[in-house]
Amino acid sequence: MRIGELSRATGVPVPTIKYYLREGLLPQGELTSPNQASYGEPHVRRLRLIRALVEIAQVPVAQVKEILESLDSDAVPLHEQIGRAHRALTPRRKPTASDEAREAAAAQVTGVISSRGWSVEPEAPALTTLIETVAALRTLGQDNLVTFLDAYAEAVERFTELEIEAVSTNPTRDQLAESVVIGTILGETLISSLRLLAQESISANRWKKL
Amino acid sequence: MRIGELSRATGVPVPTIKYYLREGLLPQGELTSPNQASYGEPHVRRLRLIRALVEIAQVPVAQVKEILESLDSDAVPLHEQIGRAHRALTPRRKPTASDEAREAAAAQVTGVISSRGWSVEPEAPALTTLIETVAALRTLGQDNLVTFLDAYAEAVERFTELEIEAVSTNPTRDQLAESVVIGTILGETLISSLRLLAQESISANRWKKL
DNA sequence: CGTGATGGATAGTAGCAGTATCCATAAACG
DNA sequence: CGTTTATGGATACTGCTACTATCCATCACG
Repeated sequence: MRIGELSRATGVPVPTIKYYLREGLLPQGELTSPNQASYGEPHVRRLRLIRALVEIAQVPVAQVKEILESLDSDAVPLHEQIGRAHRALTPRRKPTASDEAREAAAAQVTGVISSRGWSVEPEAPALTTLIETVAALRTLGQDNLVTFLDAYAEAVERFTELEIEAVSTNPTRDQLAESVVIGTILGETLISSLRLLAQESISANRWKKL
Repeated sequence: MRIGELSRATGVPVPTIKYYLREGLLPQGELTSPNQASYGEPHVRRLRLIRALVEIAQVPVAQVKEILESLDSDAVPLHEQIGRAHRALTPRRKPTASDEAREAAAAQVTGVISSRGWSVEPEAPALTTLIETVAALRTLGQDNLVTFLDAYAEAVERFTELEIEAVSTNPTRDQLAESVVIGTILGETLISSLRLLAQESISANRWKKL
């Protein structure tokens, strides 16, 4: 398969494929002559994965690269794979909230975490995001939303278990790793859109005349 | 309050405030002389809201503008406010999946929606995202994740009800509208980070040695 | 052999979210 | 009152990201 066919098979423009090759997202094809390479089925699958992460989940290209690298080296423990997927989903945040607000939010968040019995390392990127978010909601006068944090956590735990269940059906470690990463990232988009749909239909009934 | 104090009160640099003023995100201050304006408490709150949407929820500035405009005009029905918030959360997507894949995904998705008894208009931005995502998961060989779609929908519905509940405690229509918009958008970040934390702790126990 | 694709390198682009600079005026301080 | 500092408003510039476009010296194919 040459680059043009790869392009036709996936719908990705040739220059874009070249760009991914340059950036190391897509492994080089096998050179049959100094300036002629051939690509195979793995390239097609890899390219589809890249596009799904970039287009559907809006993951930055640089992060996609990191994720793919860790998927390729089976030396990386599963736990670290998940960590990278998480980092891909949680952009670096410079603290927005005031110190007191963050202090208070952190207290509530750690309270919820321990009451749910979760074990979370204090470095987890999602932790700072959650704290910042709670602090922001408070600052914006949306305390009523925050009071339900515990209930949210419970509901969220429920479908997270479902996901882990679904992903665990994979036989090999490599497939498991890939599933975990894809599930973590595309699952985010999946749940987010389900939420919006649920919201639309519940709110439609509730506030028809407002 | 002059612009410097506004900046100190919110931690937002003066040039950035000027930028938001230019872009119409932040209403002009009251001019006390041809080149001197004064800002008030509403500006502080508005600025905090802008920053929360931009920094925490990563909403593009242009969308924030749209949302704020619809919040300001009480002529916009609540339902349309929600629509705008949803559009802020679902970037324009050009179709990625093949026609057959999308067809199949659409069938499953509408199945889930009707089995849950949701009423969703076919134009809903989240609907196309969901369909694309399901199609992508299938194409990537992650059917096991997709088979749980119904169960996900149920779990998601549960906490969406919680959110609607929380938001409904607002007395006035204006406050309700603001809460709905903030809740929709920051709630996304909130749930997303809760999910990642749950994932981390559940998966840590499950795959310790992989 | 001529036409068109290819690999590889380098340069250019569009959009986004600010930053930086200027300037004429106003405010605050000594 | 004079000097330093801040302000409103306009315009220009920057850094980053994700591509696109162009070139050119080969290949491949009919």
